[in-house]
Order: sequence, then C-alpha cells, then structure tokens
Amino acid sequence: MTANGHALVPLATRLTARANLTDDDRDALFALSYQDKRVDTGGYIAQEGDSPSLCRIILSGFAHRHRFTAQGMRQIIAIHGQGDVLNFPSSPPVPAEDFVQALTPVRVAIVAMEDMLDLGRRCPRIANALLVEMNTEISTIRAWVANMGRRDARGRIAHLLCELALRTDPAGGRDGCVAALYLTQSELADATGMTTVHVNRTLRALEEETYIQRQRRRIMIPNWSRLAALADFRSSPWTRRITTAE
Amino acid sequence: MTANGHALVPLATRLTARANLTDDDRDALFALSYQDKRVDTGGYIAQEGDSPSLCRIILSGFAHRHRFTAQGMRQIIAIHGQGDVLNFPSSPPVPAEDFVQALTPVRVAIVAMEDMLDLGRRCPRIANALLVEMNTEISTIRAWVANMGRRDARGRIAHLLCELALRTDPAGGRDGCVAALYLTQSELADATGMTTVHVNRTLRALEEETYIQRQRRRIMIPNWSRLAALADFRSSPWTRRITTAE
DNA sequence: CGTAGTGTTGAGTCAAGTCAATGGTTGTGG
DNA sequence: CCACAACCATTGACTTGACTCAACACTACG
Repeated sequence: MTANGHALVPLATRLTARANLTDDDRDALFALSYQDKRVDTGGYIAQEGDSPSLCRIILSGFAHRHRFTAQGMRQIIAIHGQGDVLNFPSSPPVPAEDFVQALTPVRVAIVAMEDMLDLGRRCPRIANALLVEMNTEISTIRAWVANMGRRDARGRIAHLLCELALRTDPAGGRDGCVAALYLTQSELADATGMTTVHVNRTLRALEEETYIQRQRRRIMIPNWSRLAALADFRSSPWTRRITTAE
Repeated sequence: MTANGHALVPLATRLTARANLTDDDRDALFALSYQDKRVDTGGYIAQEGDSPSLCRIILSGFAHRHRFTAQGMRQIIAIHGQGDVLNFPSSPPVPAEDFVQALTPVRVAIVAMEDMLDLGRRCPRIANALLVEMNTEISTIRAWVANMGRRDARGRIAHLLCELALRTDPAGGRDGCVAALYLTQSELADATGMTTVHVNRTLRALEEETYIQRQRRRIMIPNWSRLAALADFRSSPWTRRITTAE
C-alpha cells in the first residue's frame, strides 16, 4: 500500500475491503486535503445541525451516535469505529440530525464534502466502495431495528455484545473473544431501549447463565455460537469489523 | 418532462426531487431497459437471499419490508411507496436480508444492477440523486430506531401514523389529512414492536382522546401538530412524501 | 480523602403481554 | 343471493417483564 504512514490509511483500508481499489485510487485518496482533529472521551465529534458540507471519518477510537426525544431521553443509534464515515457525501448533503460523541479518545479526519464527491467522480472504484459502505450501513441499522422491536432484554443485550465483540476484538466471533465495553451501563441502556437498572440485572443474569464473563468493562464470551443463538445474531461478510489498520 | 407516459416516471420524479436532473438525464433514465412486474396484495416483491444483481423500484402501490427472528417473529422495518428504490446499486451488491411484501397491488420495475451503475457513471447528476436518496433512507431508518427505543405505545403508533399520513395523502401534514392504513392491526403491531391486542387498545385510546378519528382502515388527523407533538415527529424537507406523479 | 460518576440491589408499581372468547367484514362459490 | 370460511377487530381477565424510586457500594481521580 502506498503512503504507509498516511493518516487516511484507515479509510483506504475500509474502502479496499468493500471493493478493490488500485494503487492509483489510493494515491488519489491520499492526495485529499483534510483536517486532522482529536476529540477527548466524551467530546462531540458531530452535532445535530452541523455544517453538512464537511465529511467526517473516524481514524481511530470509538464513538456512539445518538438522538434525543422531545422529553430529553437519549437513544443510541449506532456505535462507530475506525474507518467509519460519519456522514456520507451527496449533493446536496442531507443535514445531520444526530450527535456523535467520543467513547474513547478519537481522531477524526474532516474533508470538504465537495472534495469527496470530486474524488468519487474521478475514481469510479472509490465511488463504488462508498456505495457498498452505505449499503452496509443501511443493512446494519435495519438489523438494529429488528433487534429493538422483537427481542426481550437478554436478547437485546446479547445482540449488542455480539456486535461490539466483532468491532472491538480482532478475534471477535470466536470462542473466548472479548467485547471491550466502552459504554457505561447507562449507555448500554440507551442503546437497547431499556433502563440502567434493568441492564444491570440482565448482565448479571447472562453471567449467571455462563453466557458471558465480566471483569470491569470487558466482556468475555466463552461460547460464541451459544451467545449468538440467544441473540439471534447473524454476521455476514458485510458485517463491519475492526480494521486491523496497516 | 420527456416521455410523459413512460413507466419509469415515478423514479424520475423522485430523483428530480432529490437533485435537479436535466432533460438529458431523464432521457438516459428512460432509455434503461427494464422489466415491468405486477404483484398482487400479499405477494412478495423481494425475498431474503434474492439475486442481488437486480435493482427493484416501486412504480405504484405500497409495500412493507420485514425480517423474521429465529423464533419466527416478524419485524416490519419500513413502508415503501411509489418511487422507492428497494435495493440500492453497488458493486458488489450487498445481498438482500429481508422481505418486501405488497400491501396493495404493486407495479415494480426491475432493472439490471449493472445498467443502473452504468447510468450513474454516465450521468453524474443521477448518481448524485441516488446518493441523496440513500442518505434520506438512512436518516429515515435511524428515526425508526429512535421511535422504537424511547417511546411508549401511544407515541410509537402516533409516530407511525404521522409517517403514513405523509406518504399516503398528498395533503399529509395538514389538519384533517388522512392516513390510509394499508396495514392490518397485526402488521401495525409488527411495525411498532407491540402486540395486536395492545395496538387495538392504543388506537382506541388515541381516538377517545380525539387525536385521531377512525373509519375502517382510514385514520383522519384533525389536528396535525397535536398528534405530531405526541409522536415527537419531525419532518424535514427530506422526509419522503408521496410523489404526486403528473 | 472527598466528590462525582458508575454499578448494584431491593421493594413496589405499571405498561404491555398472554390467553381466550366473541363480533364484524369480506369474499367466494354453490 | 345466501351461507360459509377466513381473516380481522374487539374485549375481558389475568400475568409478567420492565420501570420507578431509593438507597448504598465501588472506583477513579484530583
């Protein structure tokens, strides 16, 4: 890969996983001018009503996307990690309706959306890879809807843990893999549509039934397929995984 | 608009609403070769595992998208109407993971995905319009997640009614508009993550509190902003509306 | 070592689910 | 044109999963 130490490598890696890019494509990508921003844990990476003419990409770290109801309740809609494009380019851009907040220290690349669109026009393979990535995102959110609507507490928590394990641990999906919970129990509650108290009890129940083992905010999954069955979790080749950068 | 009676007019209308197309763009669109398929109420328009190399577009009628859990429970994920693209093109395409079933008699256009991608390459404005449409879809599903996670029964039903009114009635969004429920109460339940019994009681409660008036499967909304407030419903310029074709 | 955020636990309540029966509509075929 | 069947809507009685309220314990960090 060209430009080994280039900051945008996580994006290049992600897009390459979606559709094969040539070295020329990667060179064009690396020629993008961007701003490299660091956000501390708890800081906001994007906000409702943000200027939609900028495209943000997570270079490292984890973040969660959420909205508020009129009554001030929070609903977490997605967990984002390395290589995720936070707002996909289009002209005109669709304005941001939600907040993205750092769960760990995060590095974000900020690119002018016009540059991004231009890149897509010049490199059809990159445009394609972005389309695949958008389709993947759509599929992931739909799975989230199904998760919220038709599963009980244990199933929802289990489903979220499976997703986190895949995105957090390169060994995710195998027995003994570990989901690093960058989320507090209160955030788990907002992600699954439950209350903090009930999340706590559900986690304990899952531990007592040996679905998981806990130590601090790390969840070990001794038997992946057993938990996946409880969660009714389906991973496809398109499921987003952590990009083991470089 | 060129080619007034062309079958693909609903798609052209939708894309034009997303980003301005030229007459040349529309001509290129109308030059697509497609198959025109009719599906009766209750018939399947698309299924899990369908050939992903075909792109389906609703020309008329309504349909719902759903998935099944391992226990056989159904979760409705979206309501689709005229002009909706059921699977967005990308190369490689992301395989279909859900079912789309007709709520009314439906006309579907089936286009080879390769042709669709090719069209996008030749007409950048069409590619752009599709990107906007995809971003809109993403935004809509995210709203659905927030709806499922953090609202009680009345709020969820109210939110769905608002969405249906906008998509079903050209006057949707104004006092006195009517949401045509092509959904049975059992389907409403699967869309909101509730049981049939509870949907029934919630509808009656909304009627008793004069939020709605019912006759058969038509819901009249006497006071839009009152219901929208209960539902915490936010419509943006990007909210999908029915395309009042020609 | 105090403070603030997070995690844990118990007791009581309520929204929503389950089970089960009864009406209402619609469509179809004799 | 009626009778039946199939599906859909409605209602009641009861159960339960999840929420609320409230207290207390743990941990991290200045």
